[in-house]
Amino acid sequence: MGRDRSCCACAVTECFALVDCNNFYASCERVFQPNLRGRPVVILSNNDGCVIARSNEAKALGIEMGAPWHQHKQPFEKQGVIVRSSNYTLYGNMSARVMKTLRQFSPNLEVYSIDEAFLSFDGFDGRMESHAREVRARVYQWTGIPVSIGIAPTKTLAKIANRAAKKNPASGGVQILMDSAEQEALLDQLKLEDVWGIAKRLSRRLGEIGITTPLQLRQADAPFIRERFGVVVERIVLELRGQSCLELDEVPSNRKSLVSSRSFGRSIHSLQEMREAVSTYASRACEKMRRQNLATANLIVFIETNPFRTQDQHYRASQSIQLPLASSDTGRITTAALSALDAVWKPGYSFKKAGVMLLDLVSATHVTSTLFDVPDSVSSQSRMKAMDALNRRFGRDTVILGSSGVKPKWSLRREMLSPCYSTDWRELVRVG
DNA sequence: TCTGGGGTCCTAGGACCC
DNA sequence: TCTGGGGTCCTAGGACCC
Repeated sequence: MGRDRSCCACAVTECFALVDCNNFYASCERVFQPNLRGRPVVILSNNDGCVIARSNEAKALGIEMGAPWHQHKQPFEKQGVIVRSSNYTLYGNMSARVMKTLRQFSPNLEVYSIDEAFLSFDGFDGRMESHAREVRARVYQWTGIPVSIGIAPTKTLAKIANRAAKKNPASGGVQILMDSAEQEALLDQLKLEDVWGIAKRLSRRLGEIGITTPLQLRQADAPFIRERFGVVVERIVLELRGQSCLELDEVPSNRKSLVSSRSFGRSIHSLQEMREAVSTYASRACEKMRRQNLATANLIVFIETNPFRTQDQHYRASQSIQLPLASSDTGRITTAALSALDAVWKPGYSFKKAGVMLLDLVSATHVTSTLFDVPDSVSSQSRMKAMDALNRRFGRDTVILGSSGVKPKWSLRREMLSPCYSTDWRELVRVG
C-alpha cells in the first residue's frame, strides 16, 4: 500500500521524474551513424514487417507506429526515408549505458523499460529544473542519446509531464507538473488514451458513462470507478489527482515468464517444418532462462494462422504442458514443447506464427546438500511456491529436484526418495 | 419440500504497457 | 507477396475443501 499523505497538511509531497529516451531505437542508430541526424529514420520489426520506431522527421511525414512497411515503402523511400532493421543487441547495450549514467544522479531509480526510468526527485524542491537539465545534458554527453524529463508528484502525472516535454519544444526537454492548476489545464487538453493505463477499450467504456477527458477522469468518483472498472482504473484516478499509488520499484523482481516467438517470413504448412520452428524457439527460450538462472515446470506452445488474411479462416491454439519437475534443460523442454505442438497441430492450415512461453519461472538452484522431494500430484504452481520458499529459507545451496544444473543422476535419486503429501513447504520431506 | 457459505486455488482470457 | 516481440496484472468462474 502506498503511504497516505492526503490527510496530512504537513506531508511531504513525493516527486517522480520520468526520464524517457527520445525515439530510442532511431537515436541509437544515429549515435553510430551521425549522418542520419536530421533525416527521417524508421526502424522495422522482424522480417521488416512493420514500423516500430521513428525519428521526429519520420513522424512529421505521417509514418505511423506499427504501420505495415510494405504498404508505405515506396512513397516514403522516395521522400528519402532511411530504413533500418532492428538491432536489439545494440539497443540493449545503449540502454545499459543510459541507466548507468542516470544511476549516478540518484540510486533511487526504477528501470521501467528499455528506454525509460523513474527517478526519485524527493528533496529537490526549488532545484528540480536545474537538476533535471543537468541529468539531460550529461546523458547526452556520455551516451549521445537525447532524453526528455517529466516531473510530477505521481508516476502517472510524470508520464503526462514527459509527454508535454516532448511535444513542446519550448520546454527544452524538461517539464515540471507539480502545480494542481497546471495539472488540470494540461489534463483538459489531452485525450483519455494519452493517460498511462488507458487504451482504446477503457477509453470507449469510460466514454459510455460520459468521461471523455483526463480531467473528467481525475474528477470522477473514485469508489464508483473502482466498482465499475476495477482497482487499476481507480488507481489511475487517484494518481491523476496527485495522490501517489504507484511506488518506485527499485528492486526488479525476478521475471515470471518468458516468451520466444516469431512470425514466419512465409507460411508453414507441414508439421515437420513447424516442429523445427518450435524446437528452435524452445531452445532459445531455454538459453534465456539459463542465462538468468531460472527454471520452469510449466510451458505453453502456441501456433496461429495469419490474422490479416480475412479470406482464410483464422485459427489460433495453444497447449500448456506441465513437467514433473522444474528444469531448464533444453532437451527436456523441447521434448515437452513438441508433444504440446502435436496436440494443437491442425493439418490443412497455413501457419504464420508460433512460439513457446515458459511460465512460473523459479530460481534454479543446484543440488548440493539438502534435498526435498515434491510429489507429482502437487500442482505446478504450488510446487513452484514451495521451491521458492525453500530457496529463500535455506539459501542458494538448497535444492530443487530436477532443476537446472542438477546432477545427472537426479532421476535415479528421486526414485529413492520418499514422497511427501503436503503442498506446505514446511511439511516437505527433507531427504538429504 | 427444504439443498450452506466462505475461502483458496487454478485457469483462461482481457487489457494494457513498451 | 509483404502486418513485431516480449512482458505484467487483474478478473471471472469453476473446482474443491471444510
